[in-house]
Amino acid sequence: MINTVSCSHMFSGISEENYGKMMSCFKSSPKKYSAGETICFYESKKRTVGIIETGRAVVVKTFYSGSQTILEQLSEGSIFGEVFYFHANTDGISVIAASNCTVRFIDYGKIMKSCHNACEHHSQLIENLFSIISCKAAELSEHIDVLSHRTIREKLMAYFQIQSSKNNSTQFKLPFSLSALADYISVDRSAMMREIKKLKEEGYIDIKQKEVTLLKEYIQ
Amino acid sequence: MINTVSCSHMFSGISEENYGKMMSCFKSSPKKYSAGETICFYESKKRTVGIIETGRAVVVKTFYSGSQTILEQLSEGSIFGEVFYFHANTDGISVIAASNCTVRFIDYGKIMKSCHNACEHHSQLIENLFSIISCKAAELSEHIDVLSHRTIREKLMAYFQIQSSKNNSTQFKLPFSLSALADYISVDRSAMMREIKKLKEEGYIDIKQKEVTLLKEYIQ
DNA sequence: ATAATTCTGTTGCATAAGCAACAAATTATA
DNA sequence: TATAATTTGTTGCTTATGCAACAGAATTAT
Repeated sequence: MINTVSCSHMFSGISEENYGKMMSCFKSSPKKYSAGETICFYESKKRTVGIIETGRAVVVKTFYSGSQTILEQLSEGSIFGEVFYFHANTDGISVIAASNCTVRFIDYGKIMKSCHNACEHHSQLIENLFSIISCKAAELSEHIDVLSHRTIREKLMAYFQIQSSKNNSTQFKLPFSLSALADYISVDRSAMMREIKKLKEEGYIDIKQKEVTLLKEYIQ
Repeated sequence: MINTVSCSHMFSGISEENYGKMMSCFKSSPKKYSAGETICFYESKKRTVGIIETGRAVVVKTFYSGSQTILEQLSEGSIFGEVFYFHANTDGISVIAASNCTVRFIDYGKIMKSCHNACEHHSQLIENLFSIISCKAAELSEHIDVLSHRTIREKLMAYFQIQSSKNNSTQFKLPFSLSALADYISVDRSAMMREIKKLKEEGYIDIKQKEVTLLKEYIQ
């Protein structure tokens, strides 16, 4: 399941000039990685924040079996690090460069402590970090709202209603494939397809490709 | 479902003297409420943090039907506010005094901005806030881990395994009733009871009252 | 353009899980 | 202590859902 940090940018509201100042204050210099290279492994105690300055990368979980899942897709401006990953065990999680990229690492403690050089931007940075974490938490909360319904039908409708209200419209586009949706709502894909078919037949929804339309009020 | 802010204290590491200094810096004075009184209603845009200095309170969701659920139990040192509640809609959520209590309100923005008087404690405060939010997010994440299993059996075992590893023991005490557990893992209580019985019979677990023991490795 | 891979759509079958309804045990409250 | 309220334990019935297995569409890679 992909869990993007889409909500806000860590350095929004901070000029490029001040960004540079802060980086020298944080004593952080960019590092280069070529496509396919491992940027880092997650360790539970580590307290650094990574920032993708250029290029793309992925956060990957590798299972004992050797199979892998992409947990997150990172692009320019994305941040990563164990502090943003709230699971207890970070075993087998690593960040891999998807293209040639430059990455900065900042000590988490340094972000928390105020610095004298750029204090006014610093508080902006902290506010941004809060909104990123809060946003992640909101996404988790939303996911729970969907998962805590008992039936596939209810999970689907809960998900659709959230998307609809986010879009301020009864019509919206699914952000991922139907297979991924089944994964997100944690149900068997074929059973989900069956339920979608029923919902269509009963006139609750219309769905072609990834375009969904809610047709009538669903009373749970 | 009760969602306690148990992880860390907002003012841990800050002396009582400095706490007072900060409060005057925040221009926050304590307000008194008597048992049963409504302390506040949640509004999505509001950006204040509440702190229970003395007494107890509850965060309650009131449905259109008039029925209520306790979302959180607050005691001395607990904090509350819409910034710690990650759901989209805050409709019908209010904080009610469970006993006579004194409460402080702090503007969220003031916490973010650094102040000159007590800067060194301020960064401690911010770090504490981060750990509170991260901890909440971790709880949500844990909940998703449980809910994303397909069967009642798998959900139960996932939950038990988390509790076991938190306790560093195959034996642990459930933090809530079996009914509440059914609620937490979002399944029918009677079906859950049936599954617990089976798990007992098959020798996976032992459970009397709220004491659970994991007896053999469960291979999911 | 062709091959390979992933995604979509469908079905039969077995059973897990929801629902309702009840009694007994436990805990809370007056 | 008596009474109320909640929690636990159980069962029959029905059906929703997981699983396996398949074929065709749509992507993506070569």
